[in-house]
Amino acid sequence: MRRKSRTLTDRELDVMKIVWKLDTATVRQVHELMRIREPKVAYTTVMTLLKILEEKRYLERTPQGRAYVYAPTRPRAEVITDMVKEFVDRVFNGSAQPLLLSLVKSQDLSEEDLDEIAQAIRESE
Amino acid sequence: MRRKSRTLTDRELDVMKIVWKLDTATVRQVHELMRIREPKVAYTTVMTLLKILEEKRYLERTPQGRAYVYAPTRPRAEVITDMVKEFVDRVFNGSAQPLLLSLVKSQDLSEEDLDEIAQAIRESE
DNA sequence: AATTTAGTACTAATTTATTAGGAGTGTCAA
DNA sequence: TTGACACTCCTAATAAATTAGTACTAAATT
Repeated sequence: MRRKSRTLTDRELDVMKIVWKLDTATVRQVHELMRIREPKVAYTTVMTLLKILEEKRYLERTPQGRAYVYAPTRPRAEVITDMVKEFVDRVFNGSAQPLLLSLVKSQDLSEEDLDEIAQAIRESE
Repeated sequence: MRRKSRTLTDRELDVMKIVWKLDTATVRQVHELMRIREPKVAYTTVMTLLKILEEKRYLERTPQGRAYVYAPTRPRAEVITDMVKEFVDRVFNGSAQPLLLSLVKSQDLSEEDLDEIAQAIRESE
């Protein structure tokens, strides 16, 4: 059997990105923003995703007026850090260093970007 | 409907790691190495995975003796680079810089690792 | 030669992920 | 007040991912 994903699936991440941006959001708000990129997505699909995210404890909801308002339970940066960690574990067997080297070498980074990273390194040491 | 993953799934990656390590491999060889970590995995499961990887053109096979020998069609580094790129696209909307910063800050890197990255940055500039 | 061993092809069951429909309820404006 | 609308809950269909069984064949061993 397949084990359930502990982190966010592709689709769940799409939704979370929108909620993080809005801070708190109703189904309608998420649906409307999502329709900008995917005009065909159904309202109930978004609803289902929000419900799953609530079950997974990424969101919590409170009744407000006639709708529920969903809010993230954890800050974006923290969840993303977890996702990076899982990716590093899975693909690089836990060592981040090869990934870093690969990124510095293969991705096109501006001089400012590189400076900023160099700065972060100095601060870590 | 769900769209088929263009890159490697978790399980496929497990298999590819073994084949890359062995250079070329039979079903049996992969099965045996895989059983070290997961004693319960069935021979036919490994077989199915290798077949899928052949269909996805990550492996090609040639008859050798009474078995098939599977070989990677693309070098490990190249495939991993694609996976990193896809991850960056998906999670960071395509910009590698936030990922790099997050890695430098959150993962425990040794001083040597950081030096090496700083060196790579100097070479890029 | 007969039996055990190892391999392949075909098939399939289960779980997760993704998407959405339908029934029912309450609200608000014309 | 009644129809349009928005929302919730429950249900379900489809596809992909994961795992493995069955049947058959060929080779090797006794």
